[in-house]
Amino acid sequence: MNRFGGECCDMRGLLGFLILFLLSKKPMHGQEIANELEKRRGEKPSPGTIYPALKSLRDAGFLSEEKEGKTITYSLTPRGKNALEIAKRKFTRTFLGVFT
Amino acid sequence: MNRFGGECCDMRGLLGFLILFLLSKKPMHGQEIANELEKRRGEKPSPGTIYPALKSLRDAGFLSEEKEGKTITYSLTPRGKNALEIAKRKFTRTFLGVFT
DNA sequence: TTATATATATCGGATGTCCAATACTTATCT
DNA sequence: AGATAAGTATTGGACATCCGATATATATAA
Repeated sequence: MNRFGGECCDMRGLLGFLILFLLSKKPMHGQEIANELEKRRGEKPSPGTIYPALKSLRDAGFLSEEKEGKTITYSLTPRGKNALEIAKRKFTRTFLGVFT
Repeated sequence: MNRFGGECCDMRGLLGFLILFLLSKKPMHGQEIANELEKRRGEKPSPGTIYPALKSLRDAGFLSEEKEGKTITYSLTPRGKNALEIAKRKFTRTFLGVFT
């Protein structure tokens, strides 16, 4: 079974981009992000997906954390906002015309 | 250097989707597709990227070929058009709001 | 015919994404 | 305190994507 087996095209590689985008609209903690991603993609990312992704984004200086009890709320840093804008431009140019 | 090193987020995984989309607008051969992708993404996919991708899409029944001299012009089959529509819907839902 | 250019094709492997399983932490019960 | 639940975290590895190098086919020029 090749890579276009059933349907076509996973959204692999854009998880970080989506997380930045979601956080730009509203600070959230990990589970909220996972739930929102489930609404959008149809599948809920596993803990082994979401938390390493958040860690990478934080290590890159794109996210700040605020711990409150057992939850950690993530927000975009200025660097994160900037990275999102750059990625958005690239994304828009790449997929120009895909939306009707 | 982690995966969000310089900028953020490659477009990995969406190559097949982009190819289907491009071919839905106009039948093209391999090099034309590669050039169009270069315009959009900024980087031209190498032969080792584009031709295996075309082969996979053809093997999945999404593309038909017409050979003319040294060039092969690809078009979408009905199955390819259908797959593109499905992928488009998923894509739109997933990235809802990214285009302001 | 030989040389050169363009298009297509394939193979091996580096790289990165993502998941399953598991464990740790904190809060809320009873 | 013990049990349960929810959020967070880590590790190991499967898997796919994509590229570099290389090879093959076709066309054109000298």
